[in-house]
Amino acid sequence: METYSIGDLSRATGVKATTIRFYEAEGLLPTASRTAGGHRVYDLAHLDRLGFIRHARQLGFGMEDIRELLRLADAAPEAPCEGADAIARRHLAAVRERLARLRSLEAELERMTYCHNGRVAECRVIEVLTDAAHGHCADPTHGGPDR
Amino acid sequence: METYSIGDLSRATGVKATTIRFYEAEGLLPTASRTAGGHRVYDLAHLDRLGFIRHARQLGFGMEDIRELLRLADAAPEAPCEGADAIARRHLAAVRERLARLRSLEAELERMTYCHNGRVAECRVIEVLTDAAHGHCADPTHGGPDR
DNA sequence: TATGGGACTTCCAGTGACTGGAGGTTCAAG
DNA sequence: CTTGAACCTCCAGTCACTGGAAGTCCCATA
Repeated sequence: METYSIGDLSRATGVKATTIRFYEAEGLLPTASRTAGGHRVYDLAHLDRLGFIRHARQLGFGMEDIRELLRLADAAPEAPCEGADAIARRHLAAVRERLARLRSLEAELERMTYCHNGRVAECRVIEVLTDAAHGHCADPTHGGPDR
Repeated sequence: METYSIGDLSRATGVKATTIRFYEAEGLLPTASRTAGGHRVYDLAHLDRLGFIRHARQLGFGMEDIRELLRLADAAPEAPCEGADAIARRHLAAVRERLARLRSLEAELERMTYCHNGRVAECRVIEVLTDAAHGHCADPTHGGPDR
């Protein structure tokens, strides 16, 4: 059976070796077997699972969600998959919320960057920020937790 | 002159007392004077500055950017404000990048949540994630650093 | 078989922007 | 004067890694 070092796995998936070790410590990847000297040894199953994790992360799922998705993926194929669906829907809703906030941020930032080569006295950027102290901000949409 | 406790400031701005202390420790807010017993005492200038910081945070500026914006806001009114403009433009560009990534995430999440009440064997969510291990993901847009 | 150097190991601290808790002190109303 | 809410400091935890230090292993070449 073909085996891989942590470096092979890293090059194959684009996930750094430190991050792979981190995933193992967090229980997302099963513990690898070791050489006599203590180096980690992986196989195809690890490669697939790491790909799964990487893609889920790219889609913005948190580690708790990924843990759950992995549990579901490992479950019997006839098991119902409402769980996975629910996680994805919940995440989609969160993404849409962030989109809405970001769009409103974009609009306000566009408005404030009309200041060109002015002086601080007439700077829109400083002005908008300063006036906020007195509650002149029209759009409260971007008030939630960001990023 | 009217003075405020940290609680007054917190209620007035919606910023938690712990966060206000944190801003002081980070140098965003000037150190408050104290009562004989050691409680912080604020004035209007603090209130304004905290409003400035809060709004900048809501707009997604990082603390380093805010430090710079505060420096600029405190500068002589005749000083040029290219700096503030540059920060805002840079941030706008970052926001637009995040928007693009989020839109592509939204699209892929939409595609994968078509799975309703199926079984794991035919679950789109699990499937999409699993296949990613073999590189079948069409859209690489959401590969960058997210959130 | 020896050696050199790149890949690997563990452990720990740092990131950003807070948040929460423990354990103790101060303030202001009654 | 008493009570209890608000305040104080210090420290650890959050999330998903990342980087460094100090040491060990593996393997290709000589």
